Amino acid sequence: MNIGEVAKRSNLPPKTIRYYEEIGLIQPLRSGNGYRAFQEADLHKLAFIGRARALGFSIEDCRMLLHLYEDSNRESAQVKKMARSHLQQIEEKIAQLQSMHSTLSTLVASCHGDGRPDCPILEDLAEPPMA
Amino acid sequence: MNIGEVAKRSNLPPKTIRYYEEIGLIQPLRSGNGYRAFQEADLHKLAFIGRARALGFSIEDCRMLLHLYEDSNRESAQVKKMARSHLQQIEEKIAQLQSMHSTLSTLVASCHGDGRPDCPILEDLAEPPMA
DNA sequence: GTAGTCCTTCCAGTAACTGGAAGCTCAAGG
DNA sequence: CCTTGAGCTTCCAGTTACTGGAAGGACTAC
Repeated sequence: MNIGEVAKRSNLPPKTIRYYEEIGLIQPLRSGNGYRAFQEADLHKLAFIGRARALGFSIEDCRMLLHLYEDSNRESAQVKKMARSHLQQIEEKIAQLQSMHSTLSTLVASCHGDGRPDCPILEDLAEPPMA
Repeated sequence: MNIGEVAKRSNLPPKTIRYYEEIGLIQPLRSGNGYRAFQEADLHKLAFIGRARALGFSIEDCRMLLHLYEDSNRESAQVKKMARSHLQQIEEKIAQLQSMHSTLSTLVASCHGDGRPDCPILEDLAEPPMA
């Protein structure tokens, strides 16, 4: 398989796949013409990475998860620990975004948004009322 | 005011303040010794930026907001439009994170997390069941 | 043979800082 | 006057995970 086909099948851009090789996540063989020659196993790995990335795992987490996946002596506790820690980060991020959302939507609601210059949003940024 | 005091009062690290100068968000004067000599106005700007950043606005958004703030001919509609667009991005981000959270917490719940190698999390990453 | 597509590598840029090194300035103490 | 320590300066490099683009080789079809 050439990179184009792998890209289609894994739903990852060729650039990203080359990047993943560069950082050592995959090691595809090479054909005589210098093209990368992907095996099914490479595709499988890439799909794995793609799904882990879609769940928000960092590249280094993906590397670890891949190692664990390939290690038949792994303990599922290791995986679960990673997942839980990641889950917690997601929760923190959500909380932070929700807090921003709450403040900002209040401000947006209070701004008439017409041709006049006075604007509660800017006023709040300039000096927020002490809550 | 030297940078240290401004840092304390604005609650921004000195490094960040220097960076903001480098990208042209502020233009503090200099004392004879080469130290940055901040005015109250600089501090005010930095606090403004800090609050906008805390609401998740990008640096370029902050630059624009600062311009609008200083432009007495601004139309509040411009500000509101920026805020609304940013709000929408926040909503998208939250939705994405919640989707991740949902999938991941299901997986975490299904993993016994002990010393044995079998792990539904890895299995799902390897090949997710067609929903 | 040539047009067009696919592949290669390499370099640079993105966002918003952050860490660290080398070196100057300043205030206080002896 | 000298030293010590904190605070300031600049500059360079690194972070995350790609992405864009240039220059050029390979392959396919006509």
